[in-house]
Amino acid sequence: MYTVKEIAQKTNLTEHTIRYYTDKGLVPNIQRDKHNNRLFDEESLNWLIRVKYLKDCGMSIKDIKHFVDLYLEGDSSIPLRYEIILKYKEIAREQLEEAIRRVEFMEEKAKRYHRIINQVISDNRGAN
Amino acid sequence: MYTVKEIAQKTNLTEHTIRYYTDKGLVPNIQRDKHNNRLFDEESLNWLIRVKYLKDCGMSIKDIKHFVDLYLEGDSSIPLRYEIILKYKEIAREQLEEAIRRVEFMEEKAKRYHRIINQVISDNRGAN
DNA sequence: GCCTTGACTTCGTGTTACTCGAAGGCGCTA
DNA sequence: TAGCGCCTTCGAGTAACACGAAGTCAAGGC
Repeated sequence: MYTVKEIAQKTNLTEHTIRYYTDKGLVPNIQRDKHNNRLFDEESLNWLIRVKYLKDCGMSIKDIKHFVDLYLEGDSSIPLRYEIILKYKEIAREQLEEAIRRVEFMEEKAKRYHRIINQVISDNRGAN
Repeated sequence: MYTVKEIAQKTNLTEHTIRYYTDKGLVPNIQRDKHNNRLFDEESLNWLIRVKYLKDCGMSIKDIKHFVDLYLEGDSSIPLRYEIILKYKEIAREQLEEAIRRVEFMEEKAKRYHRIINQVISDNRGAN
């Protein structure tokens, strides 16, 4: 069983965010110890990781909560959950392409600046 | 010269967001017509695209504004701009890897649900 | 036995980056 | 000249945290 702090390190989320997510009901069946401290088992940790993936695809907290509720309804909600995942799979793909373009843009920019800086240095060398 | 609406279509930003960005000074030398309507030339459009790339790397509006101000200072700020771009190039790379993991996760999930749904259908077929 | 430390708790306000809608100006057309 | 469409500004609302205050509890040191 892990504490909030340990989970923060494992998931790269802040402690604040983890408390926020658990309070919003995004991690089902979260346990508490006798001092009311949140305790995470492997399953809770996995849920948090899933929540992070969904959130990073742009799913709102509300919609993630809805997805979790569907899960808690049991297997009968699988077709609906499948539809949702298909939709976000497409979004994830688009994000991937955007991410590639972003890296290309940054590398292009970096190269350009690098060239200019080197040009200035070699000009100065010529002047000496 | 383009209007806000045309630019919104070209950049996939909302008109609200474009007005917000221009008001924050993220697009230098933005023109206005005689009715005070914003007018974008190719250069302004390119700036908006650059702003979008920087923002999507997680740069805050404030820091983008700072970057634009550095640009307006002229070539002397290029070394500093180079440093900034190098930093965000790394961030863009990390985002790319995250995006790949996200797509993998979604495809994994989708496959899993798909299998379960098909299993149920073939079970039902067997029962008939 | 008390006190400090440290990790947790709740609660409530602050921040960022939009997002929305109201209210109004301008020019074109019927 | 009335209405429509497209723009404007401005101010309030929202989502998702981010942060700090104030309090609880158990362990360890003196």
